[in-house]
Amino acid sequence: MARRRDATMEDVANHAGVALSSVSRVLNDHPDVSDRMKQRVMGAIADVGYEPNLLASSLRRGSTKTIGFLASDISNPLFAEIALGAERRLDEAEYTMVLTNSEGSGERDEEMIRLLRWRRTDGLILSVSDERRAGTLVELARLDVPVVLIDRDVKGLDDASVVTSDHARGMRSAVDHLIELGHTDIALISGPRQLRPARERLRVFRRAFRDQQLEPPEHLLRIGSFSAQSGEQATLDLLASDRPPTAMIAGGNLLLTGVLRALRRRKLTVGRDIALVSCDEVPLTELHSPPITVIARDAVHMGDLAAELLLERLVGDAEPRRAVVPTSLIVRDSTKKARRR
Amino acid sequence: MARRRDATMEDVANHAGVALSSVSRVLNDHPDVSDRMKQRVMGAIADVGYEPNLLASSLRRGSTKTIGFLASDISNPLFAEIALGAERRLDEAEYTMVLTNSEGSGERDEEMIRLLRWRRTDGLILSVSDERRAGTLVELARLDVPVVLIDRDVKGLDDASVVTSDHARGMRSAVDHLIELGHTDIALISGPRQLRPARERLRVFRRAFRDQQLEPPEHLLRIGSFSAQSGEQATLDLLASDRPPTAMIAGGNLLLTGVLRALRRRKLTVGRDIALVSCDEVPLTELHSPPITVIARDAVHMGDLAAELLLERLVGDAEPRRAVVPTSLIVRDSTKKARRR
DNA sequence: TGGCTAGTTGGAAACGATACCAGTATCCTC
DNA sequence: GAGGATACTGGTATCGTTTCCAACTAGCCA
Repeated sequence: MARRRDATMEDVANHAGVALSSVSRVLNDHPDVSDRMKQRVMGAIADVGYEPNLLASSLRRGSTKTIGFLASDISNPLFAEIALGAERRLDEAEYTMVLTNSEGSGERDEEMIRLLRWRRTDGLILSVSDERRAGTLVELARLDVPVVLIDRDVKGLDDASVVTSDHARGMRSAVDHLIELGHTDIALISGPRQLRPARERLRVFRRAFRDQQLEPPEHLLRIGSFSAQSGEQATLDLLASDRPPTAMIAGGNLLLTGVLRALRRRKLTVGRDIALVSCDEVPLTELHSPPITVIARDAVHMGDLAAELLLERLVGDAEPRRAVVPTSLIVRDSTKKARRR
Repeated sequence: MARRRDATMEDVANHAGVALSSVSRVLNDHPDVSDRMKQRVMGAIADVGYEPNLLASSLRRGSTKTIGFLASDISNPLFAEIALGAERRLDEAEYTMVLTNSEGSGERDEEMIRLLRWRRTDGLILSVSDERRAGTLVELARLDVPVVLIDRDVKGLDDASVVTSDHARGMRSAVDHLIELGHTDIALISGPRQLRPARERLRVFRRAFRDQQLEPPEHLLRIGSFSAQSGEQATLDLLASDRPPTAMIAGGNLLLTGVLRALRRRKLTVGRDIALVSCDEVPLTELHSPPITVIARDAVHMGDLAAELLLERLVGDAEPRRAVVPTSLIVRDSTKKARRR
């Protein structure tokens, strides 16, 4: 089906016997076009099989109607949902979303941001892999378009909108819940400090203990990556220690699968031998036996909100602002009375 | 940080006191450039803070170095993995992937294909929501760039490469396995016939029975959408029927969560009260109690392969071809001896 | 020394659209 | 019927690149 050359507006104009600019006006439905002109041009468009070239249009217009989305791990269902929410919202506003992935690498963060800049996307939604990296900040500073961060705090970047989730509240209620059940040897398995969610969870985890006049169990903290493998290793490690935990908090859905694998290998039963809380709802948390207590939040909504904040600035020319998505503790059978020791 | 106007190659040329075309040659490292020229231009680029405009470049060059990916449901972890595989591969070859989503709507299939065409992507990887839709075929026919279909058969589209998975083999061994365990009342819960995977599974499901001189249990077929809700409804429906199944096959990971919800509601235990097989490995299948027998395939590899087939045609100028990804049955505790009736 | 080639460079025409500025025709209004 | 506003249309510069072609320089050989 290869045609020799795509028809252009000029071809349309020639075929219709009108000026190029008139074709443009018709296509952008400019107020000053007669019905007759509209008819002729539309006819010619159909005749020659014209299709707009959005590249040329964007170049001239200075706007691509495209938004870049950078996720730190696209295969994580959490990000898939955020992306879904964002895409839906952007699509409504006639924007196309370019989804890219840094796979946990700060270096790729930089490359992707640069690439999106060069492609002249009209705005960016970012969930970078490393908030602290200097190079990333440099790339961001060169940016000339609105930015929305998702659950990230990049210091030095003051003119970005931010969507965060209320990790503090969620983690707080999780720890309180466990303490109330009689647990004090609570392990926290979480991701790297370069990322806000991990930092927040850790901060509040410790604080929750202190507020109850308890010493945070530093020996039960395991800070690694957000991967399943990291979760599995950390759990095995904890279980092999002198004083293993009676409860665990997994800081993400990938970590959770690692934790569960490890528990299964050690033949421990969740809810009976050890209490378990996870972060972010996935099918597994609900359908596990026993069902797993979880700190939940609405990921699709986060994406939607991110797109919203971006559009505010793009269309409405509003100021950057912060939005917080609530979290809530869903208590299930994985957290019960602590075993007597 | 808003600069008045981005620096262009012309600014670089002026600053360096050379011609615009020389700057271009340096940037595209053309063979005929002296070292001295290279130095001067590079210096000027740094001085004025020049950054390439990929829009203008693409327009002139006639290639965007961009590939469109259309998924029928991006929030499905299966597609997330396929996208991941494809993106990795494309990224190596310096292509950017634009990920879009038709959310199960054939109408959006059309719109998205049209949009990608207008944006002049160099190639497309498609997993459309409806293979049979006439409008989609029209949009595809207008396309002038290589296309790879993922697990879809669009008849009338002869010049596309295709990556499929060997559903036949997987389904065949699943049914054989269940029959061998003594099951004959086997239910199949699957997606719409517009999609190849569903069609293939159904075809082979029936055939497997006939090959064993058995009548396929038509009353236990439930063909709906691929959603969790559809799976739940179908299961409840089956369980309420005169002669409920002793085994079930769920044709996808979303369907599976629906099936499990329904079974839980009816207080049935997987593996004891009813045998269960699912399609596509997810954390839930492995970590469920009991673990769920599954027809598995390597989704990341499928994406990788799709990108590969596309690059073959883009870079290597090869002919379209078909590739098949194997499936394998992983037997777990969810399929055991049939209960005596 | 003349002429030829190879290595570099500059100039200008595309690529396919949009938007500004004029120009013409039409219609009121007094 | 003159004047001016209004509705439409055409021509052309421009967006930021790449690419083709011509021109210039230097080196080399006869």
